[in-house]
Amino acid sequence: MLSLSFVRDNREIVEKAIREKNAGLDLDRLLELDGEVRELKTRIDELRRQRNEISASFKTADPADRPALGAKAKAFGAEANEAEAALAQKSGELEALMLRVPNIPWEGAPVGPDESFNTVVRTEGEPPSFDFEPLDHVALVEMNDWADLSRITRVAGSRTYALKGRLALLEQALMFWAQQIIAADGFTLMTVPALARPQAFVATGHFPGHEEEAYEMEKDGLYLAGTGEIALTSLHSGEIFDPAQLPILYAGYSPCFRREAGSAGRDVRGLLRVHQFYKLEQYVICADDEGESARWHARLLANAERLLKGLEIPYQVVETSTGDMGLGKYRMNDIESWVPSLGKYRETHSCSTLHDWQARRANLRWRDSERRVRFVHTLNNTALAS
RNA sequence: GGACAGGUGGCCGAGUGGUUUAAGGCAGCGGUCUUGAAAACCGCCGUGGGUGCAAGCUCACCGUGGGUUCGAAUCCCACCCUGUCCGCCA
Repeated sequence: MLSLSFVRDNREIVEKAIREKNAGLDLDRLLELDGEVRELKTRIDELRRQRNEISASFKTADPADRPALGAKAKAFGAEANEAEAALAQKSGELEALMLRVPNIPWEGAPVGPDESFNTVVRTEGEPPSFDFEPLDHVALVEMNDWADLSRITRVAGSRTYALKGRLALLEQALMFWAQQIIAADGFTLMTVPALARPQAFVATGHFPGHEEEAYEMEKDGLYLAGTGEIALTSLHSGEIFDPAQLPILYAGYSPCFRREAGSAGRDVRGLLRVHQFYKLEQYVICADDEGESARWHARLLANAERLLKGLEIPYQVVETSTGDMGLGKYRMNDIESWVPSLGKYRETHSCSTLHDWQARRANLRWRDSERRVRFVHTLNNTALAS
């Protein structure tokens, strides 16, 4: 979310962001509502002031005058409540639009509506060449009995899997290895729930807009998160940090659940696009300084690259286009890892700087050296996903 | 699932209908004193919105959302969360 006053005062910039991010948002309507809401607020304030004034004089008033005073105050109150109902409706509408206002993207991001406009920043490692046709992971897994990919779908449906034996151990080993490396870099390891209230999804920017991608726990009103970012973003909601508390570095480990609605037919076999997996997520809360969050962005990216180099997996770093990066993001660098059987790179990491866009939604603030309250910056990047 | 007790500012804690944004204490900030520090003393110490060039004026906020009332932290209802006990349990 951007600040309303910023939207009001920087119409052209916001319009450009809406265009470049393909957000399809009626900014005229938003600004019109803003005007109406402010007008209503001013009126309500004035009515309440008058009511409060009468109430304050009530006790000292001549008892004979009290019924008349009460009636008068009540009339002001009733009028205020009437306006309040109109305000609730208008500001609800305004809020809904505000939640869809995109962040202003980094000026270095390639401009374009989709991933075909992404650019490769650099390539690391040499894709291996073989004098045979490399098997894909499904073939390898079946050949070695490293997973049950078929029986388990009768239990849990498509895009589910059960790892077996050495592959199950390998998953644990890789995750523990990554946790140790990221923790040694100063990140606090935290195991976080996948379950979260809808508000937590609003805070990250996943809602409104991507409800179809999350599993909903109908009885409890909870959703299953597709990333630890959901829990970590709302963990400190409402807090005002002291400068000494920042930056906050978390390594969140959690199961991740994704419905993969709209992915029909893609990667249906195997372990690539599954409904449940595990992920270690790097997460940063820092002061709202562009230079500082840029440095953390680089650090999160470097950490992910360190892990891939440790695994000797060739990869490329991609600068994500405005249309592909998502509404809330200022900058996003995907890392795509080499898949020998496909002969191409596939996305395995996504490093994002959100500036204060999520912080405003989650109400994450800090007090600067001049005691001014400001929103923080948030960033996240995959460390390792199973 | 049942029963009870609670949720007040960074923290502790008072407040059960009327200048209460909220006593008191702790922590923090500024100052006096001191060679320096401590102690003591004095002062300052919430967030958001509207309006205004500004000083300011004003509205809202005591878990959340409704309600009663001229007036709600205080009374009523629902929900959320915490604690304790019972029941159930992979």
